[in-house]
Amino acid sequence: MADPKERVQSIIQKLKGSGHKITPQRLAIAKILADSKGHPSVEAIYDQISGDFPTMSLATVYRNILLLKSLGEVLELGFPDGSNRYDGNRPIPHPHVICIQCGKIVDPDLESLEEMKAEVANDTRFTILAHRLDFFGICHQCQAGEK
Amino acid sequence: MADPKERVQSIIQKLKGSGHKITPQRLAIAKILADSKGHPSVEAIYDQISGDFPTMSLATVYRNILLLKSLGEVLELGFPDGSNRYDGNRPIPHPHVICIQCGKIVDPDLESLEEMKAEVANDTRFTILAHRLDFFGICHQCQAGEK
DNA sequence: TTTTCTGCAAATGCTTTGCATGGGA
DNA sequence: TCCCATGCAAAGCATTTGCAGAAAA
Repeated sequence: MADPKERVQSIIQKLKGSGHKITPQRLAIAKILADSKGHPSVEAIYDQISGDFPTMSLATVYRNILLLKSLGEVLELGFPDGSNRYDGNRPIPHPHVICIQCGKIVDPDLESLEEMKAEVANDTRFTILAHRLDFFGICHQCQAGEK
Repeated sequence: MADPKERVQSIIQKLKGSGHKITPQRLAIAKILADSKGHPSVEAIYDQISGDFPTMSLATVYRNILLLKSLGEVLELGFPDGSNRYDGNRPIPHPHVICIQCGKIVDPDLESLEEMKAEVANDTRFTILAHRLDFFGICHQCQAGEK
């Protein structure tokens, strides 16, 4: 996991470099994403910031996530039921393990994905540009007790 | 790829066995899904059937897909932008290769996924129940010409 | 001072749902 | 005949957009 502080700096650089202003709301969003504790949802980000910025709008969260995505500083984990989650700590595609009970999302260590990509490219004659790999299951805590 | 005719039969059996009626609309949807040419979207299914059933409703397509999903006869490939696709030919989770230009979806041959699943389970202490693996890229036709 | 950003509310677009009618078995 | 299924329209929801005022730089 990358150092959250460094990630925030990197994001700020990208923003400035592309002619964007650093507003307090934007910075707050960037900080949460750089940390990406548990891969937050839009709601989670919004709720967390609402304490400091009572007038904060959901639209602002959406707009900034969109911006950071376009700058390649945030990875979107989109789900069809609208429960999207975000990772600004490791913005490059990587596998995720998702607890279908408590919603926790964990990054596993996996090596063999690159060779798999090569195999697929060779097999299908596609030029592979990106990928998405999710495992769904029950985490250890949820198996143990109701918590 | 499974034989579409056998798949239709299998789906019909599941429907009857669970006390559901075989209506013309339902049968038409089942046939298209059993074939799953290019992994159709709801719209694609709807459009294809509209010719034979001018009064066909989108709601009916949605309701039947929901039903077939609950019976385990259809695999849903959900995308956050609402461009969901369906596979009633191979309803068990398997990798997909998606052309981001023309939308084509192909099933590659991949073996190493099972061991990867075991690795993840061991690594994270999750009980893995399902997975989703998509590769995104440009297909051979789209690379060649505009088509 | 200029240009971008924010907040609010209205608009979107896919999917689901309520209800009355219609059609399998 | 008895229910389940369909069609239509309205409702839901996450996300996007238009606009006017606020605030970076």
